[in-house]
Amino acid sequence: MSRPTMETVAERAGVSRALVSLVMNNSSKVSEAKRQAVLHAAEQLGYRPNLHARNLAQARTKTLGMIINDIHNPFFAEVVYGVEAAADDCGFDVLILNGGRDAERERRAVETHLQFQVEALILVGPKLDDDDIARAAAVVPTVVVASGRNNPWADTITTDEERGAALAVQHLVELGHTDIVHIDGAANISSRARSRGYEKAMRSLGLEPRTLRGGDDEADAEAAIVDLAETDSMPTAIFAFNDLVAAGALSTLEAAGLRVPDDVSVVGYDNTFIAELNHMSLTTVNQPRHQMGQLAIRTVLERIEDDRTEPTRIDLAPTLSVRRSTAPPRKA
Amino acid sequence: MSRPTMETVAERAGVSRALVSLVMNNSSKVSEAKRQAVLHAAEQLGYRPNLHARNLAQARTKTLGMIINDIHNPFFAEVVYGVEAAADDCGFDVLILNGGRDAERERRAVETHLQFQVEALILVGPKLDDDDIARAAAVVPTVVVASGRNNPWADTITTDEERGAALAVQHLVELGHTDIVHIDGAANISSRARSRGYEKAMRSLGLEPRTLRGGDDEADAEAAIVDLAETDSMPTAIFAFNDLVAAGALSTLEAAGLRVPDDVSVVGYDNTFIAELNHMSLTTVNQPRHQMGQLAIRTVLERIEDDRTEPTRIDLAPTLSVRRSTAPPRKA
DNA sequence: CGATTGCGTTAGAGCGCTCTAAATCTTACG
DNA sequence: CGTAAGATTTAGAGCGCTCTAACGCAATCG
Repeated sequence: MSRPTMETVAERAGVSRALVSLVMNNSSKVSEAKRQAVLHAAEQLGYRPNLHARNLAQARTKTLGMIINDIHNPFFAEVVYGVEAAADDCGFDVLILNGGRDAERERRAVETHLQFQVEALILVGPKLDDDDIARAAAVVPTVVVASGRNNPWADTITTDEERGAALAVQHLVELGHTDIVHIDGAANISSRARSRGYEKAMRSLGLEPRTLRGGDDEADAEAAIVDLAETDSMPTAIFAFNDLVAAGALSTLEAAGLRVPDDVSVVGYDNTFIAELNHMSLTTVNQPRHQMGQLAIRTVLERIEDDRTEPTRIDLAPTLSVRRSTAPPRKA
Repeated sequence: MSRPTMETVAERAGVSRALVSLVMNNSSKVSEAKRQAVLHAAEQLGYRPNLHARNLAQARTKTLGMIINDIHNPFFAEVVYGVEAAADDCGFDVLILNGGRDAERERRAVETHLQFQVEALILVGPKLDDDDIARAAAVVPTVVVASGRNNPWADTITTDEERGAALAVQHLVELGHTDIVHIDGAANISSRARSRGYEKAMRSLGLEPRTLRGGDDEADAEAAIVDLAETDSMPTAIFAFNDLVAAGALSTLEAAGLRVPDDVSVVGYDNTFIAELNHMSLTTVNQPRHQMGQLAIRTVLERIEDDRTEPTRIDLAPTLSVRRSTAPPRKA
């Protein structure tokens, strides 16, 4: 029942184990006759190389470990696709572990990856703190994607979230809005930068910022909106921490009898596919997720193959996807 | 630079390599003194066991391989959580590979997993054909989750999709609808069962089924709805292949000046989080995804540990999540 | 007090593969 | 025909770990 090994194949093909190894790694210095014999024997036996044995012998694994914040969140999927496309191109396998929005789980995932001797770690939106990341980065090249951190030990791929927020404000102001409220992301890691960007942009345009506490979830928007309605201080536009909060805003506004975008304009952040849904059609800030994934691979590869040692910081420019949730304010 | 091995730890702690091994597997027959010495040495050196070496020596990996159809699709995320929760409980690692909606990629993913010597394969909504699955199942216990297949070699965890469709029809009929159209999933794997369920349920209630070609995407709904509008044969209710198609229906109906649920009721399938969004609030058929994930683990475990050999078929009951996209038909 | 038991410890083989160095076989040339 | 050069092939060590069998030692017992 036990699986065939190189030894088995070698016997069957009437050659040495070493020759089988050469064939498996398609070395050029094998005669065509033997190569065929080996391939044929392997085929017949259903031989499959044992990666553990290979990795052990080679002392390298050609494997990268990726940990994503939350497999639920469609924002990360696109990053994964970018990573996979780039990794395929250079013959690396990518093992994915799910962080599940939980720092402790992520810590275990890092441990698992390290025990698997991955050659680099790609952390997508990690919950880990700087110490955890530094510890990992001390063992293996580590790149952090889409997380505001500025850890000196790891490489980072981010977008300029302050600028993203500014884009949103600018768009609304160009439409004619002056009364723009921001619902923030509470303790969420990117919240600070986005709020700061919003506030700076408002002030630089001579407008007064108003920031309300939100969260990262649809429900989190509700309280904020209800508050605005009750205090009779409804603005003409709302800039939400992310698309889900924006979606929450949409429903709550509707429930309060307000129309979007006629009465209130709404802008989200992340350009997840819910923003794209026709029924939502949310104007939102877009991050080049696919590209971020590709850059993550390129970055760790520079460490692995060209042994770069100084950290890389890549900060990409966000863009605005304008849809139907924004319009000029109603003339008063 | 190279990482410390057991040998290194053993020297440092003044014991044999074997003893270190015992400590690492926290065997009970090690004196407290030595255990401390070893742990201390390991700590100091930053020792981390090499899984490849261990797997090779043990001839087992305590690792499961999971392949998900598409990491984009939030439907699968919940299954993943179920799998992970159950796997954690019994000390298995789960390696995730992304199929990317592409049979060829999935085939490569299977190969990668097998080379990693995973002890079982969990295929979530696979694109692979029966032969591929049979080939994999011949090598390692394999369970297929959420895919209509009936492969005699693999275990399967499904929900009764005919019944799910019937639930939708029944709900609409109870509300008073008689003119109910189905927009199907075209070539999609589950499409057949859902359509069949719809048609059977309609007929058994004395109603005439009308099925239109759809797809698995928002855009795919549009053509069907436009067609209904143009031929002036708009029904009072629509049962869509999945939530995305339902979302597409929502937008297109709205664009045509029809209100949901006042003019037309809409039912989706899958209960993804977009159905939950307040702004969508889609009545939809729910599959117990988390439970499906857990059962997948239980099933393969029976093969691994209790070496069961006859295939298991688990077919769960779907339920209906009623929200605000359905209502009694307008009185004519 | 010698034999027995049992606990804690260790030597050493072996898991399946790669890789270096050396062996073998061809071919070609003086 | 001998031999050097080149092309193939192979022996064998070693990757880091586990596991079996055996060992040393102290406590126990008749």
